[in-house]
Amino acid sequence: MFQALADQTRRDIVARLVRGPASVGQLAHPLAMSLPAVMQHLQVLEACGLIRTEKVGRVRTCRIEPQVLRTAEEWIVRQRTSWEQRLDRLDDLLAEQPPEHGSTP
Amino acid sequence: MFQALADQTRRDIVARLVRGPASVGQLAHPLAMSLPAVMQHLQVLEACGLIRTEKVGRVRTCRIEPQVLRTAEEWIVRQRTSWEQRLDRLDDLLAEQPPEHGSTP
DNA sequence: CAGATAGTCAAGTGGTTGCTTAAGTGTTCA
DNA sequence: TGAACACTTAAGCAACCACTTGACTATCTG
Repeated sequence: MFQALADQTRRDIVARLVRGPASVGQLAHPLAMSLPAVMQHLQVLEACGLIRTEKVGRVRTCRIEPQVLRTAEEWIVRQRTSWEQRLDRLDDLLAEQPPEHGSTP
Repeated sequence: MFQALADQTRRDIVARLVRGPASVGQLAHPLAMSLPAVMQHLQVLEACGLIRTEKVGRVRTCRIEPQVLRTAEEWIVRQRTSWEQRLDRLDDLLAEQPPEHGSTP
């Protein structure tokens, strides 16, 4: 999942799809690489559930699936907040216990 | 930066450091891999600013640097919210303009 | 000082990734 | 029907990644 977002091209695709669904060709057009390459990126994104694709006639339409974006977000928030909570606990400890020997002279 | 978080071992290290600073050895201990391997992960994490390390005597202490964690979080939030805003605008359009020909029968 | 400790450097390796080209497959339209 | 279109599949390749081992450098401890 972070693996999928690790690639700049894939992040560009996500950023594009956030503004609305698009076909494979539309996604490929600004991307300076061959169509099969784009397809492979789309497969990675779909495999981890970041996007959903559906083929109608000969055109495959891709749209974003924001729940998985939340999963990644939540992991980061969890790390950040537990770091902040640790700092809070440290503050409390330092406030309760006055310095005992010259650590803050 | 997402590249750095793409690796499970590196996420484990971040999750460990969030609970407080640790030495290279302490980080390596639960990790089923050689010390140099851990060092390489730490270099990746430090290169993208996710952690900061400092050597005192013969032990190097690593601590987390949560600002960069925020950067990643912000990118995700930006994508998610602009997707939600697009949905809102769509809702508005659909509410204003009554269906004209059989799209919602 | 000698030995143990904690980490570092360098080189190499096997597997994965991100691309490419070439040759299909199924759809649409004149 | 047949040519154009929008992908899709497969094979191959160069670069990168996560590791390893082995040798090395400081730093502490007895």
